[in-house]
Amino acid sequence: MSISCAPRLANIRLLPQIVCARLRSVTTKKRAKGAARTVRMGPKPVSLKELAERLGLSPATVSLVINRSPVADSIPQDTKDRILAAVRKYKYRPNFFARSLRAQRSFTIGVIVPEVSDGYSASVMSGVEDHLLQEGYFYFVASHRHRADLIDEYPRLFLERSVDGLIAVDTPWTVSLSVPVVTVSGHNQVKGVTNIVLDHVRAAEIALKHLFQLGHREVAFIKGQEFSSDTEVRWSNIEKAARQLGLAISTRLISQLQGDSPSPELGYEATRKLLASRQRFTALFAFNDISAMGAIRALREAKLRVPDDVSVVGFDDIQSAAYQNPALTTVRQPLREMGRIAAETVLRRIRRSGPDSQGGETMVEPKLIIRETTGRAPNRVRSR
Amino acid sequence: MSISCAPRLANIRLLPQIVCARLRSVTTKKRAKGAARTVRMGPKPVSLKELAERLGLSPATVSLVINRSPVADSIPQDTKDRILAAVRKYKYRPNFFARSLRAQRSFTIGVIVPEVSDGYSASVMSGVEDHLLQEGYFYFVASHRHRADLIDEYPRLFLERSVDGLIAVDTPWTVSLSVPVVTVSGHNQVKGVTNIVLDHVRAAEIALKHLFQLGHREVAFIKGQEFSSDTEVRWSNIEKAARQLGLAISTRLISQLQGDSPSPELGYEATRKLLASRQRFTALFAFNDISAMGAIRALREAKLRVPDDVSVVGFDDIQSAAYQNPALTTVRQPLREMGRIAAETVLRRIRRSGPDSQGGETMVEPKLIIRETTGRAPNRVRSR
DNA sequence: ACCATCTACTAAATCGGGTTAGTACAGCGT
DNA sequence: ACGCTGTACTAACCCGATTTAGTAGATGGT
Repeated sequence: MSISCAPRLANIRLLPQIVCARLRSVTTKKRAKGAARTVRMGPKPVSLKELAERLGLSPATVSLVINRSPVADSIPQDTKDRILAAVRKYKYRPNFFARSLRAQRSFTIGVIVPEVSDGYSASVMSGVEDHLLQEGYFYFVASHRHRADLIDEYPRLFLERSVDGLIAVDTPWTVSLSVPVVTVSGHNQVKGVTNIVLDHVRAAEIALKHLFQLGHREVAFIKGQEFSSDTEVRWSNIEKAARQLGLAISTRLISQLQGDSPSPELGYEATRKLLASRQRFTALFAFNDISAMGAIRALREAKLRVPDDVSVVGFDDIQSAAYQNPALTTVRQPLREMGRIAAETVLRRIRRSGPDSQGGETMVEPKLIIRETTGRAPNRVRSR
Repeated sequence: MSISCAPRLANIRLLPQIVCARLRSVTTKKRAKGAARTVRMGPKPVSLKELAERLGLSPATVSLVINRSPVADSIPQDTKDRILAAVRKYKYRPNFFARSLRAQRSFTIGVIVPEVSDGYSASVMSGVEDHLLQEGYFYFVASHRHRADLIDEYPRLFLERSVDGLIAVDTPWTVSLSVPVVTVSGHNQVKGVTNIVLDHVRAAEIALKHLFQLGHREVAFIKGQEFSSDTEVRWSNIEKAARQLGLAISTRLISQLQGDSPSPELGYEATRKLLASRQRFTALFAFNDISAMGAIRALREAKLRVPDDVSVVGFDDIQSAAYQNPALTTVRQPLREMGRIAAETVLRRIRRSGPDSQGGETMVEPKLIIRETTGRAPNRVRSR
């Protein structure tokens, strides 16, 4: 039991002859348009016992050889070859549950996100998936939609399924579990939890500096909802960066997203409030890209041109940010990379699993993506 | 073995006292900002054997009672209560692998999509997840990114993990498997595969009719890539609908998406080609919303206003379609609903698993969402 | 001739739960 | 006193793979 299972699985994964099992009788027709290649599944997955029987050996021997156990060193190459040949011939694939049951490992990670169909989560998942599948892991996904009960229950359900680790994306995380947990944009210090976070100091800095250098002195802000794990850090760093630049923040120019919809509607509403305050502003720093889109719509309706009258900066750089008209200037979080790092981190922690569960934090750098929604501040003369 | 496992799992899922297992020692502090609730995991999941031992009963008895087996009818209520009480007390949860190993069921579905982070797939997944989790199933996701080898391999990997069924989203599907397969927007007739598809006849009809009624007679088209499972049906139905309306389609006004990027870039390029043909058109029907976005950008660059000079209709109604400026008129596919139907269908087929593997097709209705990118055709006088 | 050492395997236990075919005993009728 | 019917359980096997502790038999050294 001292040898971890991973290398073995890896071995098997790397042996193409073992990997490509199960498909039988591949009748490739000329592949007429829309006509199916007829591929049928063999009705019988061979078990280790059956395989051994056909070979006139015991299951133990076969298992030892297949898994390249050091105990099998004494077995002559001849026999090994016979076994390997049979494996290929009968397309033997070890039963996953039996194996997991024995090894107490599932090679599965649980991923919990606010909502799969949200661009932010989806981008992170994309990175997570990249790395996990490559390493022979699969993952479960569950969307909690900000329901506290689900945020509680899903990790439990995951554990019940014996996931080897857990990744929580943009989800407030407060519990220590018996398996490694990695959060993406989680900001709580919890034992056994590693947080992958953006360098928010820098993020606030580059965004505000950009606006400042364009001459903006009256900047409005949209804060995130209370439940978003990023709201607090982003805001406190904006305040800090503003102070350093000598940029005054008017309390009347601070709005906040209300509600749980993943649509720009919220940003639209928040911006309407800003406009209703009748206090002039020449730039708007939104909580994220989605709300920035809503903001732009509200501004347009108020007959304000973007960026001529008001510059808008988003946050995240989700895919559709670039597709906007005008294309959105935004602070890019390398979401996909963060997902990848999260995946790497869980796997690393799973592998050298031990009491090294200190948790910790990994920081990634933001990047200002200047597109078309920011421009020079308009002349002070013009009034609204 | 005659009784399926599902009701039992359902039972367990419905018993809150059993569901909320594993979390121990919940020390809820006043929940100071950012301070973690200290929740620790119990180090010891109790096994059936241990539980039985504590009760002075055999594992068999306990198992029978917990699973409400008819064999347990003869066991006095008294004993049953004792067992159930112990289950709660020790927070017993059956080991998932052991159970799956025995039952040959995993309560897991494999979902294969072109790319998780793509809005189309994500919306479908959202619906899939809704239903699956509700029914006590989990799902694996894998993105093939249009690589033929992965489209081949992932289903295999899924089967290796003993998924009970498989959902393929916007993925050409040609094989029969030993488990139920449901596709979303798959158009091949394959034995054992159920396709959930949009009523494409109607979709083409409502879109073209809309344009026709607005006075458009010169309509350009962007076809999808070869690899997309929808390209063919959409196009053939457009041709049909055009014929019925008496709308001539100029071959010079047909462009096609090239390449595999999930960005509007492709639509942009396709539209540039359209423009380069120098043939006038007053409306453009894009293959999907993403390409419509790129198209709008290209049109703008060519100094054409949308919708004043050229109307644009997208397809899918992905989330960001509504957020565009101007908001995109598009043919809505009820993607989330399609996902949900797909999930319902796999589960139904899993449950009455038998040789009813006829496959078949379920159709859902499209809906024209008229927003801001379509308007009356400009006067013929104006020339370009 | 005898023990030590290798070689080439295998029996049996284990992971944790589900299931079938019984068993042991009580009570009842005759 | 004998069988019969229930009641209240349990032994033992099963799922499929992994792993430990061995066991036969051959070879070698002295």
